[in-house]
Amino acid sequence: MATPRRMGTETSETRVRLLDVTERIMIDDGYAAVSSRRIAKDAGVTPALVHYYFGTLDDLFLALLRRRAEQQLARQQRKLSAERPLRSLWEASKDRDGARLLTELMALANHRKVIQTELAEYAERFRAIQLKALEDHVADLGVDVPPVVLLVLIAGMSRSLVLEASLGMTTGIAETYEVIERYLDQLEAAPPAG
Amino acid sequence: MATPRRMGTETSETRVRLLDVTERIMIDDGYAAVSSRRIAKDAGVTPALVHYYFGTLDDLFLALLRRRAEQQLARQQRKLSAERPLRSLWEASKDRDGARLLTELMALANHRKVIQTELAEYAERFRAIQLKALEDHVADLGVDVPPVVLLVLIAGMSRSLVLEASLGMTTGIAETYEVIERYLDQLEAAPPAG
DNA sequence: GTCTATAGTTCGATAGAC
DNA sequence: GTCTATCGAACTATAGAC
Repeated sequence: MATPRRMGTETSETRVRLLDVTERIMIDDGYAAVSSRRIAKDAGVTPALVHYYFGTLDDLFLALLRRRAEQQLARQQRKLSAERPLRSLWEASKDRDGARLLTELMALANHRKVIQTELAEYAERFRAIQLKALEDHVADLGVDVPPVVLLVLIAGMSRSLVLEASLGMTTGIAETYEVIERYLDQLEAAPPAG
Repeated sequence: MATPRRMGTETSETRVRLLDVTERIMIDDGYAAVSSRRIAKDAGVTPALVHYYFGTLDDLFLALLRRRAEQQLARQQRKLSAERPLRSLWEASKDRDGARLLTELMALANHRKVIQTELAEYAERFRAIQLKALEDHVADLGVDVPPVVLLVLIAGMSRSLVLEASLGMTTGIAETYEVIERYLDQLEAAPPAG
């Protein structure tokens, strides 16, 4: 029986830094640019330390996914209970870096089963939480589609538009934003007129 | 002045095969799994041949993108002039392999400028063609949103739903498909009742 | 058109010193 | 907790033979 590999603690500052650096690499240069050497270089440590904290690169990707997801879950919980959950749901996906990171994770998930499973699981948790918030809220909005459909539509279009804009597309994007946001304002209380 | 590198012709059977193999690798294992060695191995040739035909890997990715895009443009031209352009637009993104390939290309585009430029250009060409087909058609459908918005919505949701399903998500997907398809049937002639 | 051979990089992961 | 050193493997790209 081999001696179990040593590994750093969850709360280590260095560990946090390695995750931060990895996120930045993925956003800037894609998941394929992630390597223990590159991470080490950007973080100012040695490659061996990456393996000390995470074992394999897959474990590192998993840790990154979990941290990000938990952050977002917490943030979402707060915002969804506000007075305009549809709108906050809509805004949630607007962050460009977040959208790129998600794209990279989805591309990763396409061929790394552990990532796919974990990512799908978190996505479903998000959806369940959002659905609950909407169900409590949407009944009296007079919408003709089920809350879950409204949810899938808003989340899907939000992501889609950010990706198209991030790719450099322009046709129809501003117009679609306007139509959707007008619709949301109509459903939920419009902001106070200036 | 150096002797220009030799390069294979566009119509070579081997070239076509190399592109086919590369597509398959990207779909199955992601763009990061694409290497001249892997391609050569899967195609039953030597790595040097990949460089003979494409020069660099970026050129290979570009060639792949162009071939795929031109194929889809031709196919789309045919289908969009049919009697139910909205529906055919909706169906166009349903192919799972196509969606995965597009995801990989978008992830690639996030950090390879040549890919991004070319991909965005093709995406805009697609949109322009689709828009023209819709404008000729949608006027008498009695829709309350501009054709271009309808286009962005349908294309976006089609892609989004395929990706979510491909990831393994389930909540709300079937319901959303139903709502959208019902809506499309209502806009365009519903299929003949059985 | 296809190959062999090779130069030069970069990578994952580990053992073990400090 | 962090490092040095290292093995073994994979990679891009090219030169040049056939």
